[in-house]
Amino acid sequence: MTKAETSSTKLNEQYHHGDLRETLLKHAYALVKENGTESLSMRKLGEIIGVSRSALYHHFKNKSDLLSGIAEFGFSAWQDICTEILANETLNEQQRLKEYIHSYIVFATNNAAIYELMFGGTIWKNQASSDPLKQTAYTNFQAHLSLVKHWQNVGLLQPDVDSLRMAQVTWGTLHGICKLIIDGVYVDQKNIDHLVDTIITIQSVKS
Amino acid sequence: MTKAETSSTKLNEQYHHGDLRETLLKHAYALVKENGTESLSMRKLGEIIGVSRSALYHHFKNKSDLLSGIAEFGFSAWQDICTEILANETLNEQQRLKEYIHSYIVFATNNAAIYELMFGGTIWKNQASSDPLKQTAYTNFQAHLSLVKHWQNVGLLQPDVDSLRMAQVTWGTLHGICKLIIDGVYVDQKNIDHLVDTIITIQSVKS
DNA sequence: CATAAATTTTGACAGTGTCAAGATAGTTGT
DNA sequence: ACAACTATCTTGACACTGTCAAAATTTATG
Repeated sequence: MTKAETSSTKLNEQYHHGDLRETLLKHAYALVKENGTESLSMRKLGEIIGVSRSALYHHFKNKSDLLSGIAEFGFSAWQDICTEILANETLNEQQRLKEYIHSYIVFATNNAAIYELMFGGTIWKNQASSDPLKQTAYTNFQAHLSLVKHWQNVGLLQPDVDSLRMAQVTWGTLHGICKLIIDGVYVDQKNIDHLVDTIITIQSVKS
Repeated sequence: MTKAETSSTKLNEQYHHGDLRETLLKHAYALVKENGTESLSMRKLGEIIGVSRSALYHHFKNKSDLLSGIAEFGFSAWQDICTEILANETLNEQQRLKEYIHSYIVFATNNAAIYELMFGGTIWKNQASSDPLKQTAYTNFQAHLSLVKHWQNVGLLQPDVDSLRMAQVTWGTLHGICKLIIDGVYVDQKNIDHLVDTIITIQSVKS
């Protein structure tokens, strides 16, 4: 993001912007990441880019639609991290499990506002964000489910538990801890390493 | 301060309402519970009760302050459920653990908007809601921690895990699953019973 | 080149939270 | 009982917000 963004910060004097949709998404993503979803307003976003307030509505049905776009960005960012972990041949299965959990929490807490968008009611309750986002998210969950099955097979996670339920509970654990950290409830970000160890101790097969 | 109150909860035509603060809280709580936090507006709330928009600001510093009040209501409601479970002598420890988990999820999903207020960033990030609410919440967490310790002692939960971390992870699990259900992500409310069993299977001591 | 389509702008509407200044009621001191 | 004071409530106003309709402008298409 330290690129020649200064050029896009400048107002574009042309009537037709060219790739307004992409520009909007990029700026909106950055703004949300830095200042939170609350601080994002359609009007201000248009102003920053140098375009009228209601020009946005030709590229996004409404604000919720824009937020969905941001969330999709977030999903693909997480997916990239995920595939990198899985492709890392220097890790054994135990290390990979630990890395997975650790990376999830770090990603969520370092991109708090984006993460809130990805899994918050703002988008999921609104059926406006129906098809593409939910599809992406579902694929994401399927990947998690596959991993759970795999770790059950290799003996890291308890095999005598229905994989779907186990996937829901393990995801829920990660999700809950992340939300508690993000919202500042009970849990401090400093203890991530301890928390990762505790999660693994609790959920792993005892030997 | 305690005036002769009109017995009717109907709109009071007097200039001085009498117990406006309490009335506001009650109505606000009901409105949030039924229609969600989003739908609550200071102006509309005043209108419903039959009082001017800015009369509210003599009883609540701002909207966030009002929401904090609602959240506190929620905490005490949960605490009531909690003490009832603990006082129930007909349950053995295993049943009590199961009942605790089950009640938590049911409470959260049946009072989704209130629950979101209790543990959402809306209140916790805003230092405006500093003292009384966070105190209540902290007491709540201490109670959970005590329970965890107890169940570790009686052999239901793994004793070889630091109690504080275990409390954070178990609470995180409950919190995360509730949030996923509430926001409609991956998890369906119909499977609560299965989920409770799965949670217990995963987190309990294997025999 | 004319006509259609895509894109952007201005104007407007109905909301929102919040505050300052004034109005009204209840309380207290003498 | 009367004045002074305080708590409470109302009206007016400000600066925001999301969103739409109608008009203006540029690009694409026949």
